[in-house]
Amino acid sequence: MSNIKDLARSTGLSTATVSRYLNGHPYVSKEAQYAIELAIRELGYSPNAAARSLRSGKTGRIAIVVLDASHPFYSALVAGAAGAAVEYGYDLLVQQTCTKHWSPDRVLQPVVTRAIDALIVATELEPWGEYAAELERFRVVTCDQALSQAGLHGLYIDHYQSTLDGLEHLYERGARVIACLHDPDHDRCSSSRIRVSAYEQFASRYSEMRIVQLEAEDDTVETGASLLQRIGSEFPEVDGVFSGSDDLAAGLLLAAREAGLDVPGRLRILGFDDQPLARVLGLSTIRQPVRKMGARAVHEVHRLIQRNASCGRGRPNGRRHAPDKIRVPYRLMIRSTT
Amino acid sequence: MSNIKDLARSTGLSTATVSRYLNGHPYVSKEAQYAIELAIRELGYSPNAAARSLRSGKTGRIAIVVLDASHPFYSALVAGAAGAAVEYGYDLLVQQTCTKHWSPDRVLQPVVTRAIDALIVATELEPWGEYAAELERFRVVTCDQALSQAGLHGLYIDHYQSTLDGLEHLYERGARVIACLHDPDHDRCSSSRIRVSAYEQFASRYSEMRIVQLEAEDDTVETGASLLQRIGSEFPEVDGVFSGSDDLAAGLLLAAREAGLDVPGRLRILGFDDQPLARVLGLSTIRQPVRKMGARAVHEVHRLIQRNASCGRGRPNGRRHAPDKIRVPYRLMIRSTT
DNA sequence: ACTTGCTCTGTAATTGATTTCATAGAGTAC
DNA sequence: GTACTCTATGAAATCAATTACAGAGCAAGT
Repeated sequence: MSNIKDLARSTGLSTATVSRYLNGHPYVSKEAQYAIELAIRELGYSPNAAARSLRSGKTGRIAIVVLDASHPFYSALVAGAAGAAVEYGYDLLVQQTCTKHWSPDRVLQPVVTRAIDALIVATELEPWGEYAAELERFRVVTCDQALSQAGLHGLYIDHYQSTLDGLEHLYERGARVIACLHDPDHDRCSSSRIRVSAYEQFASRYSEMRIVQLEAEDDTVETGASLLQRIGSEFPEVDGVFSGSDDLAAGLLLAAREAGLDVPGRLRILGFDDQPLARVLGLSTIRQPVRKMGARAVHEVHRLIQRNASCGRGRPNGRRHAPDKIRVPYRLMIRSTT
Repeated sequence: MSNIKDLARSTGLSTATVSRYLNGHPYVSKEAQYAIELAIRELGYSPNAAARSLRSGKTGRIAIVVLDASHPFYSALVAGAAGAAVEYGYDLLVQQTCTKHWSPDRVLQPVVTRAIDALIVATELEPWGEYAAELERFRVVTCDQALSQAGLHGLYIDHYQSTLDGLEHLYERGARVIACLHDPDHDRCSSSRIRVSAYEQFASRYSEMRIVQLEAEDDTVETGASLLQRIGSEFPEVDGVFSGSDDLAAGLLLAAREAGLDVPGRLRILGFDDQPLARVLGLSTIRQPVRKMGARAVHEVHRLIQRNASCGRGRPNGRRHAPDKIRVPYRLMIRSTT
C-alpha cells in the first residue's frame, strides 16, 4: 500500500500539501489538486486509519455491549445502532457478554486503549458498582434503566411505570393472580430488578391481588411453552401472565391454545416488546421502539463526542455536563389475549 | 492518559525497556520489571491501540457484513462470530447493508484503510462482480454459497443440495404443486438464485411436479401469514410449501391452522433454519447451524491472518493459497407439518 | 518604494509504540 | 589474558499521518 509520502514523491509536492488536499483545506492550487488526484488514482492510495487516529486522537469507532446479539431485543438494538452509525460515519463494534471467554475488562479494553471513541452499554458488567464508576471516565451511554442510575448518560424505557401499567391492565381485565415471568438472566439484566419493585408496589396497592414470580431459564418460545405446564401444576390459581418478553408469552399462548385453554377468559397474557410474532398471534403486549433506541443511542454518543472534542482532549477540564436521562416512550398494545 | 514515555521517565528506564516488558520479551531485569509494574499502577497506564497498530500493521479487529443485524439468521451469525471473536482476541465490527446511507465503498472502507485485519462477508455487495474482485486483495471469508464462487474463501451450507432434499421430501409426502417462497431481498441475497436453479433441476426431474415461485416482501411471520390468502386465491392447487425461512413458514402455518386448513393433509409446509419457533410449532424444517457458522468464519479469518502474518506484510509475495471452500452440514428435521 | 495581506508551499515536530543496532558488564572456556 | 556468550539496556529510526511555523511570490494600497 502506498502512503502519503509516495504521493508527495510522485507529485513533487510535500506531504503537507498532500495532507491539506486530502483534508479539504483551502490554499491548495488547482495544479496541485489535479496532480494529487492523479497520483491517488495511479498509486491506489488510501489513508491509514491507525496513523490518522494516532495523530488526531479520534478513531471514528464506537462499540455497543449487549448480552446476546442473537436475542430479538438486543439484535434490534444493534440493528438500530448499526444503521445510525453509518449515518454518523462511525464503525460499530459489537460486544457480547453471554460468551464463554467474556470479562468486563475485556469489554472495556477498546475504550481504555482508545480503540474506540465511545461506548454504548446495554447490559450489566459485574460487579456493576465498580465498573459503573470506571465508566464515568469515558464517553458512555447506557441503554438500560438500572444501569443509568449511576453518573452515566441513560436512554431507556421506564420499566417501573410500564410494568405497573401492564399489571394494571391485567387487573382491569379481571386477573387476580398474576404470574410474572422473569428474564432469563434475571441477575444480569438489572432492569428486571426494577420490575420486581414494581410488582411489589402493585401488590401493595391492591390487597386482593397476588403476584407469583417465575424464573424462565431462557428467553425463547420453547421455554415459554414449557411454562404452561409448570404454572398449571404449581400455581393452578393463576389467571393472568405478565411476561418480560414476547417470546415467552408467545410460547405460553401457543401452548395454552394447544391445550384448549380459554385465553383470555381463563388466562390473560401480556407480552413485552411487540415483535412481529406478537402481531400474528394477536398477543397483547407493550411496544417499545427498540431499533429507534439503538439509533438514538448512537445519536447521543455522537453528541458526547462532539462535545468534548471542542472542550479539548483528555479529561474534561471544565465542569462535566450533567448526565442526560432520556425516557423512550412505550405503548400498551391491546389485542386478543387480555 | 499516560504513555510509554511517562513510564520511562517515571522509572528512569528507556522506552525500549518498558516496551520490552510490556510485550513479555526476555532480558528485562527483575528490578526493572518491578519498577515498571509500579509505575503502571501509579500512572494508570494503558497502551494506545492506534500507535500499536500503526507500528505493527495489525489491528486485532475484524468485521462482519450482514444484510440486517436484527434478522434471525444474521443475528445468529453475528452472535456466533462475536463469541468466537472474543475467544481469538479480536474486536468485531458489524456492518449492515439494509441501511439507508449504506454503500459498498463504505463497507469496504475499514479494510481499505487498514482499520481491520480481515472481513467476513455474508451478504452481497452490488455489483458483486466488481467488488468480489476488489475483495481478493484482502483477507476475506464469505458466508454464502453464491458469494464464494469467486476466488474468495467460502463457508456455507449447500443451498442447491439442501433445496433439492427439501423438495424431494415434500414430493415423497405427496405434494405435487409446491410454492417456493423467495427471500425478501431476492436480488441481494444471492443464495436464493442458487435455490431457483435447484427448483428448475427438481422440476425437470419429475414431470408431474409444478413449482410456483412467490416473492415475499420481507422475512417475518406476519408476511408469512399474509401469504396463505395469496396462495389460496392465486394458486389454489398448491399442496406443498417450501420456505426459505422459518419465519415465513411459521406465519403461513399459523394462518393455516387458524383457517382450519389440514396441515399436512391438504398442505405440507417445510421451513429453513430450525429456530425455536419451529420447534414449538412442530414445523418441519432444514436445520443449519448458523451460530457455529459465525464462529467458524472467525476461525477461518484467524487462520488467514496467521498465515500471511508469517508470509511478510502487504501483498502475498509467494503464491496465494487456493481459496478454501467449506461446506457446513445441514439436517432435515421432520416434524408434524410434512 | 514600502507595507500589508493573501495564496501557496515546504520543513520539521508530533502522535505512542516497536525494533534495530550498538554497547557494556558479567560470566565462562581455553 | 583473551575470546566468547549471555544478559540487560539505551539511542534513534520507523510506522503514516497532521499541523505549527516559516517563508516565498504576488497584488493592492499608501
